[in-house]
Amino acid sequence: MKPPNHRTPDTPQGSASPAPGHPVTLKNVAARAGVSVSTASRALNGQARKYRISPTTEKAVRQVAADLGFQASQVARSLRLKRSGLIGVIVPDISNPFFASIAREVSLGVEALGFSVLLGDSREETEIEQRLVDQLRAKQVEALLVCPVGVESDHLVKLDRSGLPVVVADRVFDGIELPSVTSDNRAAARAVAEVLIEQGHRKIGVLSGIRDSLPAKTRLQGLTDAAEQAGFNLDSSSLAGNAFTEQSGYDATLELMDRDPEMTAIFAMCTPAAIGSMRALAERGYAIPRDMSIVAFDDHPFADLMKTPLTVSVQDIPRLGQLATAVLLKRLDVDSSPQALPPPGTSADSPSSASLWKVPTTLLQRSSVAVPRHKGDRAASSRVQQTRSF
Amino acid sequence: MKPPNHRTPDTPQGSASPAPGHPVTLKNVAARAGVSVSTASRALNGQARKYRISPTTEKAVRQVAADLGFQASQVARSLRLKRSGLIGVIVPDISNPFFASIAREVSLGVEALGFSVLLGDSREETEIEQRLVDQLRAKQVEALLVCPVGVESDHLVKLDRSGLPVVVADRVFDGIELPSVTSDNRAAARAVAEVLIEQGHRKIGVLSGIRDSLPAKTRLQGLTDAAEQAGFNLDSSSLAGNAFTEQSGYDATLELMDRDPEMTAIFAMCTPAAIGSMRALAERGYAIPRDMSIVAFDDHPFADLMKTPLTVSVQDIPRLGQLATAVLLKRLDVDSSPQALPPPGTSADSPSSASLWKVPTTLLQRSSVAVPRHKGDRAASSRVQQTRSF
DNA sequence: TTGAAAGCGCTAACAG
DNA sequence: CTGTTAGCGCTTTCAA
Repeated sequence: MKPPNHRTPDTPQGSASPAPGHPVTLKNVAARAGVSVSTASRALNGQARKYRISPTTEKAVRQVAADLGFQASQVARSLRLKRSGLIGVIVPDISNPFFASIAREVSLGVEALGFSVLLGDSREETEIEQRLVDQLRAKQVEALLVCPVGVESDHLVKLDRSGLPVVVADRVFDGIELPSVTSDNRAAARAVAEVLIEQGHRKIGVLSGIRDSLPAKTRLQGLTDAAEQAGFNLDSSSLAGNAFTEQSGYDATLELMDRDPEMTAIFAMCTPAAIGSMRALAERGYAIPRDMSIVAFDDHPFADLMKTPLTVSVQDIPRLGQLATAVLLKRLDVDSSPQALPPPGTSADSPSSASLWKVPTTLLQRSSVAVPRHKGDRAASSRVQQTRSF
Repeated sequence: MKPPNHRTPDTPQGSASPAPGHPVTLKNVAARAGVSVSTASRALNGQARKYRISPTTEKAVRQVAADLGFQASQVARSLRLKRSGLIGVIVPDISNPFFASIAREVSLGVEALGFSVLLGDSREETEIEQRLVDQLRAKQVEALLVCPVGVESDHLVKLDRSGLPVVVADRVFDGIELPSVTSDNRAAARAVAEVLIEQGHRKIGVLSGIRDSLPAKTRLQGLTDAAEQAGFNLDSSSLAGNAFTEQSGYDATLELMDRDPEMTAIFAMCTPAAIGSMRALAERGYAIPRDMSIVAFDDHPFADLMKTPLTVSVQDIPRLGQLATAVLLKRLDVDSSPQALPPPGTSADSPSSASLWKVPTTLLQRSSVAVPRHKGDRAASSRVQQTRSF
């Protein structure tokens, strides 16, 4: 019943498919090539020279291997070599482009070296994170990159001490000895806070991410720095929210507006929170930046096409991921080609531990900031799309 | 030099960390518990009943295992059981939220069953996809979910035939026997095209994704359907672009505007292309929807906060991912608890192969469509935020 | 220049 | 109720 002119597509690669459920093993190859498994192994592992295997034999073995579509079982290999070629990556939410990008960089960075990435999604829960760590450990990952939920680090430290290299990114911890990479959140926060302050804002509401997480604390610190430098203090009641989510931003905004009707600006610790905030403001009939100014962190591809393009501090996510990968590989004693790993503590001013890498961020000024409302000045946002790096 | 009041944090979980580089093995546990490895193995694998192991022994073994922080090596286990507990997921770009969400669903769906996800990012290149497939195969994945680059399926089919279950999602292939899950692109395209047509648009430019990919072909088909039903034909010159990217959308838009100045609407096959298009239009001083209407596929969290909220057909991504996971698990003979796997071919009208699952999409009408420009009517977009499912 | 054999850590007959 | 034994597929001494 096949069409008359049907030509069997004779696999040009010459690699035949093994019989289902009967994977071709090194033994098969050896047998078919008429050599021992040891010789076959050596021939295929580029050890021909080392063991002075005759070129003829080597070729023969390689040929047979190709014909049979042989692929050495990495699990058998792992067992023998005690190297799994697996790297674990655990993030709070892989559908968040921030974490996805980090995972991507790791994947791209290690793939060429024969490693593969085992992915874990902790759903922002420390307990799940914990479980995933165990699961991946059992799978014999050789190293772990984790973007922790951010509140608890004991299990990670212990793991690292037990001999499994762990590096953390983004939600790093205070004064911990785990190698960490993060954005320079303090400088970033200070810079973005300054654009608010320069316009005259003093009553600034803060939409906080997870309170106990270092990024949240550090960003708050940066804001405080800026305020102090401008000669005023932040009202402690101007802080609300406790998650890096849209919902949190929405709720916190409403809460803050009720707490202090004088508030003229919002400092959102992440884009989702800023979005939630904008919804809340819209519901209350506030226009941005006329009635309320707002700044945030991070960007997304269409940010400039929004109704109110946000002024933000954007993290260099790929850099973050690449750096984390480099640190990881260095701990595995694999030399990462991209470029030499820079020394930790790129940013000078803070008491950076011996293993904290900080990557600079970029300030993107758009049009979500104007002078405080009581002046009613509509045309206040002067500098648009001006970029400054620091 | 340590602080005077430093108390050693005595690990309350009671699970000691193994000596670095000297992982605790089943043998250790057995020895310490005074039993043989087999007994230890059985006790720890819940086979106590089956082998009638005395509760005392079982408890003892479990206790020792806990004390030592024992974790069975999955690689040894895999070798013996011939089951790796690994599922491969290959996507064109994990930093794209669409694919990230799919990966997420797979990860969440299989994690509870003890499986882990091995991630591969093909960077939209078939060659890399190919290489990743090999790499993951060597790592003994038990099944593969791939969102293919979309142009070539031979290697996947061959792989599946060779006994490794493969399921493809999104960029499925025509008339192929691999289990596939995708959105009902034809119906989706028809619906979104109809909102254009109902407003009177006839000169519709198409921003195509990868031409050879089935989603692109199918969406074009849906548009053609709608046009035919309305009694006109699409000009073949109104198609441009060949990638699911912003750049492609930008270039294609410029190209189309030059080719046909009469064009009044744009049909973008993905959000990035639509965004690129909007940039191009902005550069040429076109206002949306006054001077040009536009519809697209897929949504993103802030879509409604854009300058011009797009009318789109949105895919049910989590559903897509869950369905794919269910299909995967079924092929592994694991019963996926969530819900029974529905029969394939959800959508009735097309000659669906025995293993194609189609999931319905939702039409989201926002304000990027108005009547064609020559009437100059500014207030034409009537129905906003109206939702229709089909 | 090549083979034989041991063993990575675990499970599953097959005995007791 | 428990132990002995034989591998899973591979790498690597050690011997020829």
